[in-house]
Amino acid sequence: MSSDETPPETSGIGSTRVAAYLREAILGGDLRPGDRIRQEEVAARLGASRLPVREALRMLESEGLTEHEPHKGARVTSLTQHEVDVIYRMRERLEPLALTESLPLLTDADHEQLEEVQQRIEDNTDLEKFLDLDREFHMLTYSGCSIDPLMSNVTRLWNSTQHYRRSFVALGGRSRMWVVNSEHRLILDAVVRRDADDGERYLGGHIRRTRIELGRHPEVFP
Amino acid sequence: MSSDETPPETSGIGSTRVAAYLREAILGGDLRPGDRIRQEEVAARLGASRLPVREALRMLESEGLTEHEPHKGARVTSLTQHEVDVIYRMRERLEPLALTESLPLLTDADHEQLEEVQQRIEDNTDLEKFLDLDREFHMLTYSGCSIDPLMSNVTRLWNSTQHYRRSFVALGGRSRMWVVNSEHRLILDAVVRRDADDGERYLGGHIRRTRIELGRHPEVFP
DNA sequence: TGACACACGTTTGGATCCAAAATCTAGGCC
DNA sequence: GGCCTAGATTTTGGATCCAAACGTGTGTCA
Repeated sequence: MSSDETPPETSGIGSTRVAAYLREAILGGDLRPGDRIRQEEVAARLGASRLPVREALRMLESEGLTEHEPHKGARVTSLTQHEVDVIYRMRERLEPLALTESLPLLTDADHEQLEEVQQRIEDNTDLEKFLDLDREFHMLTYSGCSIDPLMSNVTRLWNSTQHYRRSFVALGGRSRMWVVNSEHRLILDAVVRRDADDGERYLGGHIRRTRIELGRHPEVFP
Repeated sequence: MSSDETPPETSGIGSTRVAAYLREAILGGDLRPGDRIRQEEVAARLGASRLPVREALRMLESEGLTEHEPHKGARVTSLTQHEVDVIYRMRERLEPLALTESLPLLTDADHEQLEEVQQRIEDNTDLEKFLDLDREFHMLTYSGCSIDPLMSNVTRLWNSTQHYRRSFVALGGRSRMWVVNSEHRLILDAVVRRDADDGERYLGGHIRRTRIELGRHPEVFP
């Protein structure tokens, strides 16, 4: 008979969907560095089996969001202050390269969209929204760069430091937001002028300053 | 005793072992860029089921050795000439950072080992052996750097370009090997003197020169 | 009372079976 | 004769079941 105890198949839950769910949870701050991720728990919550969860955890690992130890399970990536410092130094060197690769290929439409995102950043007051918009701004400036190894590297660096960036912005307050906006405006101007040298200069300075300010707040680290 | 016939399950065939096998095959040149990797084929060859193979492929993906497309399977990472060029530019920026992090922590024993490896490079005549020794030399200079996100990035960059490096060395011949050795000697000297500035200078130049020479050989790319 | 050892529960790793998607092949139609 | 379509085969994705490893808690012995 109908024997439909279990619905057809929901068209496959998909490890991609599980990965998206966990990625959102980690980047959104629901899962914090060092938190253990139990396969069965996630599987039950999403109504899937453990197998796509395992696949998803591997994907997240390659995105720098989780760490995996044999027979001990997966945890959200946790970093020391020194590690975050080095990651910012990596960003200082890599992202200007991505910008230089991207610059010549950005269209006028991209420039307009960048202008609009930056305006939204300046009008914004919400912390979580700032993290999203800031990421969107920078990624947009790199969107002309089609070199996958470079872009996935950059994404990894952003991913693994997202939590510390949130903590930092949360306590740093909006007092020095004008500095961020000035830097963004200078980067944006260099982008519109397609001036790679200036772009690298201001972008590098932007990341470097953030690294140094972050270094003054050891309290956000374990 | 001597009950080590073999069978004691070896504690499971292990996705780690499968990954090691495939890694060796790719870095050794048995699998070439663009080659498709069929799960069942590998599973059969190693006497395991397909599941650890799937896990292994995810690991390799996070190491930059394979690419994965849903429902289409895994392939050995294949790069265009421009992508390899950018990866070398990434190396020019990242590896000097790794060297600077590593330098202060290297011991006298490390210095002796470096000297010995470099001597083996100069005595060596075999192509495949050179690839291994060259990698060993550079990785040794970075071995004091314990920052995982940085070191796994560097490893990824080496992994994904290994095949093109082999092709390049194969046709470039040993005519300009003296340049490599001079650069290595200068890097080694800077390491022993613990001079990070000079180390970054010569290492950056070493990678840059290789990138430019590689750019003169479009025939190694598809 | 403290420390070591053993056993149990929990969690991850692996094997087999089944479903869905993609590729390949063959046949028909234009 | 070439191209498009439809079915068959191949290959990947997912679910369930079973085995192995880690962590913990308790019990016993010095």
